[in-house]
Amino acid sequence: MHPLSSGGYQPLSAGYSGMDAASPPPGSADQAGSPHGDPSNGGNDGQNGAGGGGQPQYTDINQILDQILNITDQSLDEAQARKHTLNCHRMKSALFSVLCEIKERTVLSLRNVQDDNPPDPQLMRLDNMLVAEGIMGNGGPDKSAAAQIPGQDSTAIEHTDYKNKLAQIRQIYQQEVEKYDQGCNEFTTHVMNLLREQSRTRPITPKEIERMVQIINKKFSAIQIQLKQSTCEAVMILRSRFLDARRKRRNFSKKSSEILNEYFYSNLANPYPSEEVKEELARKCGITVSQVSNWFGNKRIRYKKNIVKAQEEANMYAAKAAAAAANPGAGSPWGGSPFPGSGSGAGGSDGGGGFQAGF
DNA sequence: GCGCATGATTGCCC
DNA sequence: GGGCAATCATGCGC
Repeated sequence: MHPLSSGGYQPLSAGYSGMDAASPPPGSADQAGSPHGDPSNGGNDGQNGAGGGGQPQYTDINQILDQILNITDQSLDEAQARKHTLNCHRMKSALFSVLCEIKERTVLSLRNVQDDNPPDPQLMRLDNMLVAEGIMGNGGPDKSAAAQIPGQDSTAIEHTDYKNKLAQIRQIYQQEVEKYDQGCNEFTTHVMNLLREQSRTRPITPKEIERMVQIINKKFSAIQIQLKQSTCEAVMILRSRFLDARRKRRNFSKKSSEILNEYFYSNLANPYPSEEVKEELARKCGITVSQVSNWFGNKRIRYKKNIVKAQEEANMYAAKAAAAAANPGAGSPWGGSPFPGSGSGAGGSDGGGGFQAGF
């Protein structure tokens, strides 16, 4: 038994009579003898007796609801015909609005009430990364990290290779996004059309259709997150392959090594360049301050470990510094120590510095 | 291919 | 946070 036929919604049918074009008007002479008045037709008796002096006003409602409920039991043609009849029925809009109202009050309306979804932080992170890598957004490959390969000595071949691979990832991502958008739009349109069609016979409001579209979008957004995650992973792998400094270690140029060594041996008593000096050295050598720090760290340890060889090297640089001092303007720049906070000047191989005294 | 040189990383200490 | 020591990973000459 459908809910309305149980008399639970009596106000709906109060005052209505004559359910279809064939039904006789209320109060007509035929009413008492019409099929709608048949006591065997459930729901009429007992429910209607109180109103209108026993007029069978509820029978038509019950009948139309039964028709709706049983419509699926019929053949397609019959169902279509019945649907058309129901659609044209003058009570259709009233019945529709009442059913919508009931539906709104039930749990169906409570689903997905959180309409205003806050932006997903995970999605935001992925978006940020993809934008930074030039995969997403307006930034072309030139704006991507490909232009930020650390180290001045990265070869042009590697650079191009990296850019090409990144461009491939970008292309695949965009193709997939296009497919995703297309699929999402097609599916949404399909569901919307289906719901609009069904709303002719089912209590489906435009608001509900809109809600359904939101649900679909939410489901598709999960797929989009997966796609973005996979793309981010691909970019990370690419970066680790091409940009991992350890993998792509390059010896500093001879000139850079000389600049660093000259400073080191010129300040052997205190081979701890200040931050300013490190910056200056980095600039002169075309490397980063971190690389300068690494270099000095390694140099100090290896100097201590191999003092004999280090002394030879120290002597060589001391001679260089001496020559530079004799011929100003053509030698070691550290003889005059233009660096603020630099050490003792031309320390050379004297070995008397605080650094050497430590071992 | 091997061994050494060398730049980078890691863990620890101060 | 900077420095040290050990270690890793790669470059390079032989």
